[in-house]
Amino acid sequence: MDKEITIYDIAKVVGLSPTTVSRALSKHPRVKEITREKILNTAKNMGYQSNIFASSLRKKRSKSIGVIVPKLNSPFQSSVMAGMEEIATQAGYNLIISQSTESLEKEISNANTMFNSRVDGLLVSKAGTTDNIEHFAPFFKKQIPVLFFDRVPEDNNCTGVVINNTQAIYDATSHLIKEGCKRIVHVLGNLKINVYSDRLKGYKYALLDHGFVFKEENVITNDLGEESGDRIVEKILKLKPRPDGLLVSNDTCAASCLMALKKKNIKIPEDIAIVGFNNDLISRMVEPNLSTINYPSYHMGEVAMKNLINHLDDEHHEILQKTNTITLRHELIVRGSSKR
Amino acid sequence: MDKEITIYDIAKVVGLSPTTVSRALSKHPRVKEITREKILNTAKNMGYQSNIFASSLRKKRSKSIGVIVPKLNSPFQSSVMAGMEEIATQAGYNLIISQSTESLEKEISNANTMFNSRVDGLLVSKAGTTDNIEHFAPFFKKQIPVLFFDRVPEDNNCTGVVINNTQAIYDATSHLIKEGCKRIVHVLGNLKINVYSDRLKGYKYALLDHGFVFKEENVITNDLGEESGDRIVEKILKLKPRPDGLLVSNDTCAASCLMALKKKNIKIPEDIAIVGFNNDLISRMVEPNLSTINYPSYHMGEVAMKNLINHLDDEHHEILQKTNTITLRHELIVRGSSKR
DNA sequence: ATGAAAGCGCTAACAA
DNA sequence: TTGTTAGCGCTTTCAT
Repeated sequence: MDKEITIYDIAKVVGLSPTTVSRALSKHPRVKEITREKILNTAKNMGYQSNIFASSLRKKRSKSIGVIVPKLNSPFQSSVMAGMEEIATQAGYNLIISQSTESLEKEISNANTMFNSRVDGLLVSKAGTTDNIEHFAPFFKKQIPVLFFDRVPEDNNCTGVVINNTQAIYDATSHLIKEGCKRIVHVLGNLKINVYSDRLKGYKYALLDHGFVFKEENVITNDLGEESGDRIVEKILKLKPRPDGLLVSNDTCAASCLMALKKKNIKIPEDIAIVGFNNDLISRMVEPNLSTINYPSYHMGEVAMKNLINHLDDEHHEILQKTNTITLRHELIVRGSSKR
Repeated sequence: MDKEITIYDIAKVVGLSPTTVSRALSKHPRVKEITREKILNTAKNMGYQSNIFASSLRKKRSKSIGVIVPKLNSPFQSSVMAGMEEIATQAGYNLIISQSTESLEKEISNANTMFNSRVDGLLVSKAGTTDNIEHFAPFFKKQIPVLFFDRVPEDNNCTGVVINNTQAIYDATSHLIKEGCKRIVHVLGNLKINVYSDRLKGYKYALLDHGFVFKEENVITNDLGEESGDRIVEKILKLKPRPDGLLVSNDTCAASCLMALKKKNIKIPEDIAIVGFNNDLISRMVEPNLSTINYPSYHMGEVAMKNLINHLDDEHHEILQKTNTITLRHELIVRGSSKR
């Protein structure tokens, strides 16, 4: 194992001090052009590799950003992460990623790991079971910025990047009503999550504004998984009169419902009109194509990361202090599953 | 900004040396039980946070592993990453993730970043345009293990985790032949990538073994994207006699082709039978359901990570030296799109 | 079982 | 423009 080359070695070779070498290497302006070039060349020739540990130790910054998501393997989350990676890499930050798999326990453990890894900032989308954010307290105490996206905590002083979930489902519900639906069932996830509780509000408001009565039995809570269609459809078909509109909080589950309904020979959209959520690939591949809400996932990743980095690079670290919520634009996309 | 608590502060409080504190904190055996407990308690009370930079600087290990994938937002890759995360977190390693977006240039830059971040090991799935692996030379020189998965380089001394792509497409082709297909078109990606060149072999071998003649015109190279169906179908329909079997190298593209064919009123599987690849969600949601090859993506992530970590934790770091290729089991899943 | 001392490689305050 | 010096906080001999 060969010895590591350090700035001392370079200093010796070029006959200058380690300080100057350090400065040249980090593009400090007060180094003569010629000196810098000589140092850079020598460094390259000697096979020098900067020691990031020493640098981080000294500068107290890791140049890395932590990301905690519920599930890595979801079309939505992976698209968000792609957006984040793009921006982070560009800005010279590393991305340290972990998943909570929807477990509070794991989220806590992930947060601790991130804290101990001394990430410069943290991006979080909450696990379903998370109903407090005490485990991020160490970050708050140390003024390490924590930015939430998509699934944000209720009582927060943190910045959140979201879409207007209430409005989105309001739009979708209104659309179904305009298409003539009289009884609309809303399928959504854990109501502890802002995303779903907000959507439920939008559903209620839209019913109200169009003179419909909200009924508890028209709301189905569910894991929204690929397998859930049959169970949901079974529930729906027990309702009398039979529902004629279905509002599902993600496209995977909506597609699953669509399949299950077709198996029962129920016509989409004539018998039951369906609207999904997210505008995932699958919404464009089932038949009929799924109406859905376009969720700008990649863009959300970019925006969240951009804001975090702007904050970190800002002299006074006050960008996020002044920002409460960033709301991105969503859009209802009407396709065959609800157009009649 | 409060001062950081160090082991020196703790040492002063408990009246012991920093050495002992360090030992207690890192579970060194030669510390009296009582001493350790006192130290651990004090550390907790004082709000001590270990400084990973100092530790890494001293130990020359980062306890982090780099991952470079072509695209973060692909069902296959994100599933692999979920598997990797699971194992890495469990073993106390951080995951630093970046994507090459299929560009060699970015892959090189990512590799450099990973190297400078001093990851303990690297997991790579190559970009489509990557035809050499010189940019990993610094890792090889420093004996930092690099493990490839799925898309592995041809001329390698590195360990690779793969499936038998040749056999998989051999199986799929044979299946189509048994179902009575006489003219099978194979759609695949960039042939520079082992994954696709191996599959092409499997296709050729299967034709040969069943007494068919391979024809260049039956092979279509493509980006396999969601939009590609129409273009591919157009090409297919120009072939005379019209093909009656279609072998597509991923499910997204296969689904897209299926949609395009149905638009042209071509019956699946009667007129053209289709087999996809990966067993993505979408294969279970289109109609008819897509026959496909089950690609154990999550498992591949687990296995790759497990082997890398075993190697790192092994006293002599020789586990991977002795391993050339790890091949996982694939499986042909026959569904409606090819059963006739 | 515990401690003293050295050093990992870098940066920044201060000096020249 | 360049250099001196002093740590950053930890681990690890080597000693006791």
